Amino acid sequence: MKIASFNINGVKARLPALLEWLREARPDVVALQEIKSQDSTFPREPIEDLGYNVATHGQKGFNGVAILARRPIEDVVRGLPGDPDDAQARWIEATVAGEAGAVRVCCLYAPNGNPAPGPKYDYKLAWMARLEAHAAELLAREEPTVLAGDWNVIPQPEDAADPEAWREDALFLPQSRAAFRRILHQGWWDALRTLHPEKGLYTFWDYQAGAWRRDHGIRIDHLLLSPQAADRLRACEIDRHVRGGEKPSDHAPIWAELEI
DNA sequence: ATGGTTGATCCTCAA
Repeated sequence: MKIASFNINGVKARLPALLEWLREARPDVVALQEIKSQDSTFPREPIEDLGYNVATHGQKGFNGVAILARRPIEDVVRGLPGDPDDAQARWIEATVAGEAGAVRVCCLYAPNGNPAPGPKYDYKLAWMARLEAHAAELLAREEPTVLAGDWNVIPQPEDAADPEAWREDALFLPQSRAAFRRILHQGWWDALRTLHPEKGLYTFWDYQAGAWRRDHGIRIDHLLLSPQAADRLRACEIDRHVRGGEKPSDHAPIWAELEI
């Protein structure tokens, strides 16, 4: 089963690029972030025409997440547990069956947090703390589980082309990286780093200042695997070429092949 | 050091 994560930065503006990538990459499950769409205006039909079921958790204007899957999408949970007053659409999780078992796919869009310090950074850290609590519950189920999404965290200096440029950014501040590590150290496996120790692997290049042309990227989209999923990991890659396409998102897709 | 871009919307904000 090929499971992908892709921050598409607006599903309506990105529809041609999304459809082209779906046709080419043929993922079984996709976690989409920043759909910037309400559920009622999400362009379901052209995606369903390619053979995907669609589950959305959108809101007006910003944020918004969705799961696409060739097999049925079951037991859907919308919204990150832990704060019923949180109106931001940043979490959807569901179960998808494979040929040899099922996988729980959690699609997350963590808060950016800039400017830091400030209320947005406080919200980022509070959201990460809620994620930490829910991730522990998921791990305790001892099932194949994937935390797939835009984590808005650069885990290590080698995950940025120019780490010094990010030194005071919410994506790279010590507290942000510590929050990511606390979750990782519960027992999750960073799928990309499990198979690829090399430098220069990025998933995001800013639209500004020629970041793509100069390869000034960062790695902020991550697939974290429960041990039961990590045991079945066969491949993990970034579809970097998608960032160089027509009207691209500022993120590239990342995917893992699991023997499920 | 600064500036640079994109998307959705009610024209500025978020990234």
